[in-house]
Amino acid sequence: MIQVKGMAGGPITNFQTEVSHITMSSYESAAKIRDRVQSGMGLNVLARLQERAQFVRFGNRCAATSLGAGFVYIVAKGVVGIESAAHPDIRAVTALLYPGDVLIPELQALPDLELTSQHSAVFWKLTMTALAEEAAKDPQLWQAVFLRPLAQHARSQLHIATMSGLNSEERIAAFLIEIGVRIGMQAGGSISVELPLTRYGIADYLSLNADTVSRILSSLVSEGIVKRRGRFQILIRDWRALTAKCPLSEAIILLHGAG
Amino acid sequence: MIQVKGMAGGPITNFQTEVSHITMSSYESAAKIRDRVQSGMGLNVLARLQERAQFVRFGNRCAATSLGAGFVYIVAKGVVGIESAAHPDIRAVTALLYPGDVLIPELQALPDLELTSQHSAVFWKLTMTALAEEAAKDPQLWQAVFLRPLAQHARSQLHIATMSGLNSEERIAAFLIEIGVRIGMQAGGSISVELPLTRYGIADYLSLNADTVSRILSSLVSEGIVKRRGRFQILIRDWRALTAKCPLSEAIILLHGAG
DNA sequence: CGATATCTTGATATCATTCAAGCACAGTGG
DNA sequence: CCACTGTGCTTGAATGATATCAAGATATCG
Repeated sequence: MIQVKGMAGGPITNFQTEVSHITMSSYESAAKIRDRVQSGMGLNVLARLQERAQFVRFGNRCAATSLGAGFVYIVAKGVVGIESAAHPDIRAVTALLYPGDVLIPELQALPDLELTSQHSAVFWKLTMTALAEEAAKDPQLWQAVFLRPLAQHARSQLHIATMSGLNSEERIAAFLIEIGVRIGMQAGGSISVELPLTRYGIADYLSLNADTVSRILSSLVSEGIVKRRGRFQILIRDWRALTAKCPLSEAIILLHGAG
Repeated sequence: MIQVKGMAGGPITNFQTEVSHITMSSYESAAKIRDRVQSGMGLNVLARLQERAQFVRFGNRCAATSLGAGFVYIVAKGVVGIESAAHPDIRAVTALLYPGDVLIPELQALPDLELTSQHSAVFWKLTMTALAEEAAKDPQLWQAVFLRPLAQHARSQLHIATMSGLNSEERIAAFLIEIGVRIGMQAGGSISVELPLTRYGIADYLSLNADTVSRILSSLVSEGIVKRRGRFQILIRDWRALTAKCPLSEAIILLHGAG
């Protein structure tokens, strides 16, 4: 299920390499740290890890145990769901990983975790040794790798609040806002988004039934808020109306916006 | 709401100071790291932070914004709920913090967060500066502080799976197992637990209605699995039956057991 | 272009919430 | 010591939201 693409210098090099000016100081203000954690600083600083990384391409499903111990994975491309199948009947997607996100298989505490992605995703695979060496050389890198999981945690908290406090329509809106902000492309007043999950995946992520997901998407279509273009493409036509449907839209945009 | 107890040497000193032999090496096996993260290594290693820490005692409710920027808080005593009131009607407890857990207010991404605890809780409050200095001196300490949030994240993932996949009775069982493992005291075949939250708090933590919580606790009482002793004391009489009620009991015990 | 998987949508069932009434408990003052 | 009062807990009946089931439609891929 995993195909190794080869060491450094593979075909995947077009990262979003925005410039960001990060001063290194352990004593800098907390607000700065937060901004940095929440921003997408990941890949530009991480770029130097590329040389020590193995590129790993995922099909649509992969057991976390097969990732091996002693490695750290960093998402380079695609959107990956972390799916817990602790029980055969329980199929929860506990988080979505986006480019720059860090995955440490050892710290994924639940047994029988699987990674899922609709379209293929690419990871950098690093040994902890290599990561530690590089991190020792470059404090910025250290921060990028070690602060990122904290940002991911913050997103998990938000996701809990989403599932805990919102009804099914609000959750769907939350999901559309999240992926719209993350992977949406401006397309003439609308935002075009490639769905990173099937209906079942979306349902598992939002703790809903797949039929319910379908039903609500249909109602959003009939309201003219979104439009479907094929099975995996969605067009958000009325962003304002969409955000109005979700009480947590502000927080979602805040956390996912800069990443 | 916050009463400062004074600098180092306050009355709170009886930590669980089990000895643990932790070798410092950036290259140690991943399994070791996981074990350490999941274990309750926190307080013994953290003890030296005590000298740099301010002791802070919480009443039962406190806005996270009042914690101030630039500080790191470590739970010394008690159980603290992180409650998000992003919307007036949405009242979700996104996580419970136990002794040794780390709270970095800046990284709590949701606005209008509150900390709640039924009985008073004690934190160590450290400036990031002090923490960075101490961490630079002591690699073990560094690990204790920086790995702990990752363990907390793992618990959040489990909590998502719990809420996502379990019905109301299973969730209540999950909660009882969690606090039983965390703060339960052996009491002649039974396990005695002090509830760290009111019915409403439990409901918010499990994404249930307070009435439902009450109903299910009553049914557990009538099944003879638990027994009530006053309003905040609960006796788990049949641990085996309780764990049998929750499909995720194994995972819960694994994650909360050593902490 | 046909086979298969995925999605849609109605009817029905179920679970959890809501509402409302009554109860238990802790603290207070007689 | 006991009634009083407020708060939080309990529990039944009604409601509502979401899941389930089943049949049919549509997209995707070989």
